[in-house]
Amino acid sequence: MPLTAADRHRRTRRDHAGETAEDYAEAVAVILDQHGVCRLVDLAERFGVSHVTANRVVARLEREGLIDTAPYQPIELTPAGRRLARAAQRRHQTVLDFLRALGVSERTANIDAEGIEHHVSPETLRAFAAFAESHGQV
Amino acid sequence: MPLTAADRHRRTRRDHAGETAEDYAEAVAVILDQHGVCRLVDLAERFGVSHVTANRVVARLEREGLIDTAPYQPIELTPAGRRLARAAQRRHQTVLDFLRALGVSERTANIDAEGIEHHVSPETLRAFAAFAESHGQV
DNA sequence: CCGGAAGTGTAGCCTATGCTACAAATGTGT
DNA sequence: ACACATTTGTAGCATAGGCTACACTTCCGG
Ligand SMILES: [Mn+2]
Ligand SMILES: [Mn+2]
Ligand SMILES: [Mn+2]
Ligand SMILES: [Mn+2]
Repeated sequence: MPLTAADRHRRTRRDHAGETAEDYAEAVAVILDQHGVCRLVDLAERFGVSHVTANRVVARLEREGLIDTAPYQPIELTPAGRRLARAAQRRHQTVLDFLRALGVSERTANIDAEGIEHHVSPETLRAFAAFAESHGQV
Repeated sequence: MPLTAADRHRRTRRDHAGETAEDYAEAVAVILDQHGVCRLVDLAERFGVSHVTANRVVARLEREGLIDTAPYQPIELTPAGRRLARAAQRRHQTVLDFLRALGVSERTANIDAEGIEHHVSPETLRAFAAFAESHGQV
């Protein structure tokens, strides 16, 4: 089948649909790792949004089986959430390492990786990893 | 200033806010180039959305001064729209060439470039262009 | 010239995310 | 124990972008 522009754009929209879940799962994992507990305010601060926005996202991810919470209680990840967080963290790290290996400045690499990561398919991720592997400065 | 996670995510959200404008401007330019005129249905088909969705996007971009239209008439670009289209096309092409130069398959490169392009800052774009320049197969 | 196809517009619905303002719960320190 | 700061929840608003169903305009061919 030929690849149409519509196919490309549908895929990009699909990437965006899963983006919040990936970033939030990753964030919860990071915060748990650093602080032991993850509170709503931690997420709000990390994403630069109001606690209301963070609250609604958490509620959605709970519906989707990624997050485990009770009212006024800290936030935890379900097994599915942990798997997603792991995958997101690894992919994020690979994209970041790749941009650094390409010679992009630390600041820019950090910024761009946050958006790029969600659009990198497995094949491209492998190419990124291979390049970082062979060109990365220790 | 240290770069916080909130800064990264705010930047990604900003990228997404401008994404539709960039892709639609690019699409109008491409369609005008290929068909002479750009109709709403052409945009709907290109993006894989209903004509209603395309209609609303066009209305917004007209409010924003990028598109020129009259009811039931073909769609044109304002000077600002043409400038945006040009920039978007060039950046898209650079990202695509870069992925190909990296060894990513044609199909995957085409898909991933559609999302990645909007998160590539000027510095990273320069790095992409330099790599494609030196590693591209003719 | 006129009837139907194609294109466009509009009403009304949905979800996802953003916000402020205000209310309620939690928990901490004295 | 209880006041106060912190945290969380909720009400209500906005925009962007998806959709279907239905109405209207344009345009073209016979
Ligand atoms: Mn991200
Ligand atoms: Mn994106
Ligand atoms: Mn594009
Ligand atoms: Mn795009």
